[in-house]
Amino acid sequence: MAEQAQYEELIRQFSAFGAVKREMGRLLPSGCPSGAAAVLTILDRHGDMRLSKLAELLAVDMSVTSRQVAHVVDRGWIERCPDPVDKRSRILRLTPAGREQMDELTRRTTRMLAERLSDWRDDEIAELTRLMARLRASFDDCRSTPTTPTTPTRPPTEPALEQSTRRPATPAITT
Amino acid sequence: MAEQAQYEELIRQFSAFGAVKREMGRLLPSGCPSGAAAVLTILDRHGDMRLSKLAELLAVDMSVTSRQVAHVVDRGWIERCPDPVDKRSRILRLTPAGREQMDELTRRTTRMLAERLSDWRDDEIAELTRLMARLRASFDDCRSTPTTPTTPTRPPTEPALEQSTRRPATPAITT
DNA sequence: TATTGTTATACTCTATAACTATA
DNA sequence: TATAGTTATAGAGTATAACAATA
Repeated sequence: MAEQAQYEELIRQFSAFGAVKREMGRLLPSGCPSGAAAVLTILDRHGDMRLSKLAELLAVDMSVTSRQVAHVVDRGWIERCPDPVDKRSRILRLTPAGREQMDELTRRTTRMLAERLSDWRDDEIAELTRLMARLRASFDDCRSTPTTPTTPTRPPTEPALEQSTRRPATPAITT
Repeated sequence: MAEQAQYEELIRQFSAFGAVKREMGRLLPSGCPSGAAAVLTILDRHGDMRLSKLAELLAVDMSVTSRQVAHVVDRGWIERCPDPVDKRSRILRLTPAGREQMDELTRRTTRMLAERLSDWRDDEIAELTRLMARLRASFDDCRSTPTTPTTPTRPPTEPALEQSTRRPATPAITT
């Protein structure tokens, strides 16, 4: 159990992180705002899924996700396929153009990080990554939201926890 | 120098942090949106300053800060005092009511953190805090972006910018 | 009746540009 | 002329509520 002052200091860092987030947001390609980037990253990371699942992973209301998805569909980066088991919903899937866009996002963001964190050691970066993942998980666990199964067609390198009832700890890009 | 994959994973965690931020945002008192909270937090942390300095610390455009400050002034949480050495600018200062609001913010956020991070060890929280502070510093250092040719590159320990602003005790950028 | 998703409305955050007052 | 700040405008993120179609 930590001290009050320790929490206060951590909160200040949370607030300060907003500046980092804004810096990252400034290098997004035009036509691909942060919401679109987040959608692409989650689909790339976790595979095809329905809108409700995507909203859950983003931790935003479904109405928000609905409009963001519509935007990304307009750009041709994802497509909405019929859900064979539930005619109310559709399955969201990255298109080849969406993967290209995703690759461009990755190029830009990793280049910026490589520049900004050039004096960080590998293990420091790994530790920050680990702790932020755990942070997200700690916040995630307190939300109780039942979910329907999805079809993670492309579980990436990390040992993703790709079942349905609990949320994985790693979604999207920048913001 | 880190691997590409390591940067990619870190970026995913940055994005995932958006969910944490949104969760925290949901417990803000009504009438105190995140922008106002950020203004209060910085003034509480770094002491009185002028608008341009505040905008710099927030890493947003001065026009943004101007409106957020106006909002906070309307609520009576900060006041704008005349700057004795430059009639164009005013010095921003927390009012007693502002400190109370800041205390309420601290109460709410620390309570949430204590709840969510109940199974974290002290040293883990401290390490996350330290790494996030360093992250912010790493981004701060190279803020001479191509879009702002007029911006003088910030010297490591900011000098002559504060002669009119009654410099606070705390260094500007947390380290 | 409950759930999935969409749309309408409102509010906030953010940047750019035009403007003023002062330096 | 240059700088500090304000205001207008526009675009994006977000939540709530009302709604449609399906379960």
